[in-house]
Amino acid sequence: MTIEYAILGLLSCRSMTGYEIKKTFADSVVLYWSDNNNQIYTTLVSLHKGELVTREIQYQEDRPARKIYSITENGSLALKKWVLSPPELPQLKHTFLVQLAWADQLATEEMDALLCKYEEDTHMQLLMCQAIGKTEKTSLEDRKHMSFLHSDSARTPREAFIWRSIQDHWNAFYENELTWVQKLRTELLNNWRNPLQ
Amino acid sequence: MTIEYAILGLLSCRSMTGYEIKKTFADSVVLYWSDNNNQIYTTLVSLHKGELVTREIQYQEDRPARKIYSITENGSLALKKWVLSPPELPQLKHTFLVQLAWADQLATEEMDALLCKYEEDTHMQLLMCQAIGKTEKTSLEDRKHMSFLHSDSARTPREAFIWRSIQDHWNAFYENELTWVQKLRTELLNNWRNPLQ
DNA sequence: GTTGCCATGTAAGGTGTTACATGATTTA
DNA sequence: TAAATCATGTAACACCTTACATGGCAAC
Repeated sequence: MTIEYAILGLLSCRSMTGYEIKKTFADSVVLYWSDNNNQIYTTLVSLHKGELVTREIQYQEDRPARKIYSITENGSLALKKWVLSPPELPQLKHTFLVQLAWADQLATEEMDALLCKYEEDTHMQLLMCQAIGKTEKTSLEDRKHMSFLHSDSARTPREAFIWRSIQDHWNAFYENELTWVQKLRTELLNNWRNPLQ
Repeated sequence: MTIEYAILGLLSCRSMTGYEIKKTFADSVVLYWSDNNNQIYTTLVSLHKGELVTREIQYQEDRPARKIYSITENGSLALKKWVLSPPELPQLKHTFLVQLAWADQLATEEMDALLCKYEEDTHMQLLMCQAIGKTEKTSLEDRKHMSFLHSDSARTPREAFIWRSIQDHWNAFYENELTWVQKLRTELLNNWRNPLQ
């Protein structure tokens, strides 16, 4: 369970409610899990049971109570232990490549239409990624949620450096996708423009 | 369910037993699912129920019977329909990046040890990937299983081109990881060699 | 007046992994 | 003697996603 540690990490920066954590995940390209990830609520309950976090309930008028979670000493230790555990290789689930693998039954024009759509989507994603990286020195108000893992809000210069590197990684990943698909498209159209050759 | 279509795709090349499909997945970097993926047996049953594949049972002495699956016309149509469906963006589950995000509590030397391990693992993966790409013109006997999605065994020159592109993509992906981690290591050691600066 | 924000959660389903079970034959 | 290969499968678990439910307030 990785999301467990992602949450612990966020809480190691500051205390947050479940809703805030959810927002942070949803807004973050880096820590992205799912648009509507309610798994975090159950995870918070189990973290609380395991005494890795404490919770303070803040009652409000006309709104549901906010439950503010904070990391405990046990939680910090568990996080540190996990951070030191041997790294896993990244898992890339690239459905589109599998689709492409069986695409020879299509006309070159049909294939290119798919590739074109993929290029657009990837380009959008890259722009979003770059936009987040460039938000330095903008009004702090504008980025309440995405302040996390943004190098401006890092606690030490070394942490800022790490977070920038992670940001770079995601940029490089999408740039890589983009150049790959662009090269593929030009080669495909150059060599197989007429269907069935 | 993607594995459904990955299986249909394999069967569109030639009839295979569950065991052969499993082997192909395990040996393939491109279609990799899991070392011990028994999900395929249940998937084959459901494909059979849906009449997308037929099965022929071949009894043997001293061994369990082989069940040879073949794609049906319905299966081919379903595959083609899926191939034409709008592409999904790749999903990268990069646990190590999350780990790194909270690694500022470590000494620079500890961080570098993690990065070094990651670099080695990535390098190994890249070498494996490149080895598969370079097996052209080797004896066909040596690569019974991995013959799939290898450009030599493609059915048309355009398919060979597609499969080569997919191979290129995976090479580029791991190369990208490698250069990223190498750059990160040198910068880290240059700027933060002494713990806590 | 409908969308979006705040704020929590439950329940069901989808998908993938791991462990286990069987059992003969070949290879190191 | 231990392991790997052939060949199938079940069961349990882990993890993630989707849909649903609540309900008032603010903004467009």
